[in-house]
Amino acid sequence: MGDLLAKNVDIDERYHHGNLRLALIAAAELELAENGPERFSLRACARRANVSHAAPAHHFGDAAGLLDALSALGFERLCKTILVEMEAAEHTPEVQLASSAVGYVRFAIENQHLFKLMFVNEFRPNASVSLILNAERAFEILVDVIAKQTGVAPLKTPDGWIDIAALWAAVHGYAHLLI
Amino acid sequence: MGDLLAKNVDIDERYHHGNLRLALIAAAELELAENGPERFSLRACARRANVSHAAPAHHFGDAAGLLDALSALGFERLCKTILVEMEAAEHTPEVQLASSAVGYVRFAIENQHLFKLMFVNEFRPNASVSLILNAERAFEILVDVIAKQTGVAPLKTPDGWIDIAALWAAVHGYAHLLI
DNA sequence: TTGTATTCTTGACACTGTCAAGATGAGTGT
DNA sequence: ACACTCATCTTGACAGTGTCAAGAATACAA
Repeated sequence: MGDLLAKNVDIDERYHHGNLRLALIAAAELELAENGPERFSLRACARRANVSHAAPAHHFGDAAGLLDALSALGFERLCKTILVEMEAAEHTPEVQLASSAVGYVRFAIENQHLFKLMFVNEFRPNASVSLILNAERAFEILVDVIAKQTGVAPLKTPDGWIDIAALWAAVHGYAHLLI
Repeated sequence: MGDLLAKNVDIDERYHHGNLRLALIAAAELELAENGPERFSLRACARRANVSHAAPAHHFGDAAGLLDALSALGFERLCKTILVEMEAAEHTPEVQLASSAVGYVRFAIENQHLFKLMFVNEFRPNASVSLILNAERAFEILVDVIAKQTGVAPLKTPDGWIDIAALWAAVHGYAHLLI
C-alpha cells in the first residue's frame, strides 16, 4: 500500500492540535482510499482526526481546498516514486526512460483514487500554487529523461513537444486504463 | 456544443410524464455541463424536469443509476462521433485509423464532463448491462480499424493486444490531457 | 500579567440522497 | 361502462452534508 501519509502523523487530543493540517490531509487520504471519491466527506475527515466538524474550514477554506492540498502531496509522492524507480535501474538513457514510465504506472496502481484525484484537480481554475509547482516538477522529470534519450532539449523543438505529448499520453493513458 | 440530448426531449407537465427517463438523463447532462460533477445533484435534475424530488428514484434507483444511464448514452454518442468522422474521411486503412482517433478526441473535447464521467463509471462493480455493451461497441470499432490496418485480427495474437493497448492508451491519454 | 491572534468548538441554516406512504393516472379484462 | 391492477409520480420525513457566524480555549508577545 505504499507509504500512506497517516503513518507519520500522530493524532492526539489537545485543544490546539499542533499539526491539524497534516492530520486532516492524512485523514482525507484514508477516507478516499476506503470510501472512494463519491462518498468523500469533510465531516468524516474531521471525525477521523478527532476534531469538530468545522475545524477543516480554517485550514483549507472548503472541501476543494483539502483535496487540493492532498493532490499537491500526491504529486510530491509521484516524483519520489519515479525517482526511486530510476535510481534502482540501470543508468543508461533507454532504461532510465523506461523505468520512469514504470514508476509512473506503479504510482497510479498503488494510489488509484489519489491518482485520479490529482488529474482532476491539476487543471482547475483555482488550483493552489504548491499544487501547480509539484505537478510541474513531475513534468520536468519526464522532460529531462526524454532529453537524455534524444540528446536535445525537447521543449526547444516542435518534434520534442510531439515526443513528450506522445510519451506522456501513452503512459498516462496506459495507467488510466489499467485502473 | 454537439447534439445535446435535451434538444430531442420536450418537457411538459402531465402527471405521468411519458418519457421522464429520457428527460431526466437530458437534465443530468445539462446539469453536468453547467455545474460540473462536484455540484451535481439528483434533486436539481428533478427540478429541471419539472418533477418532484423523489421521482428519479423509481427510474434509476439512486444517483449512481442516473449517471450510469447517462454514461451509456455517452458511449453511444462516442461511437456515432467516431463513425461519422470515419465516414467523412478517405476509405484507406491508414486514414480510417487516424480519423477514428480524431473522432475519439473530438468527442472528448466536445463532451468534457461526460467523457470523464464515462470512464469513471465504466469499470465499476455495478455497471449496468447497457453501459457495458455500449462501451464494448466502442472498443470493437477500434479493434476493427486496427485489424484493417494490420491485416490480422488483433485479438488473436499477443502483438495485436499490444497494438491495441498502445493505441488506445495513446489516444485516450492524449484526449485526457487535452481537457 | 495583560492583551491580542490563532486555533478550534458550538449551533444554526439550507441543501442533499433516500425511504415509506399515499395520490394519480394508464391500461386491461369483463 | 365499470372495476381492478400496476406503474408512475408526489408528499413528508429522516439523517447526513457543507458552510457560515459567534464564541470558547489556548498560545504568544509585550
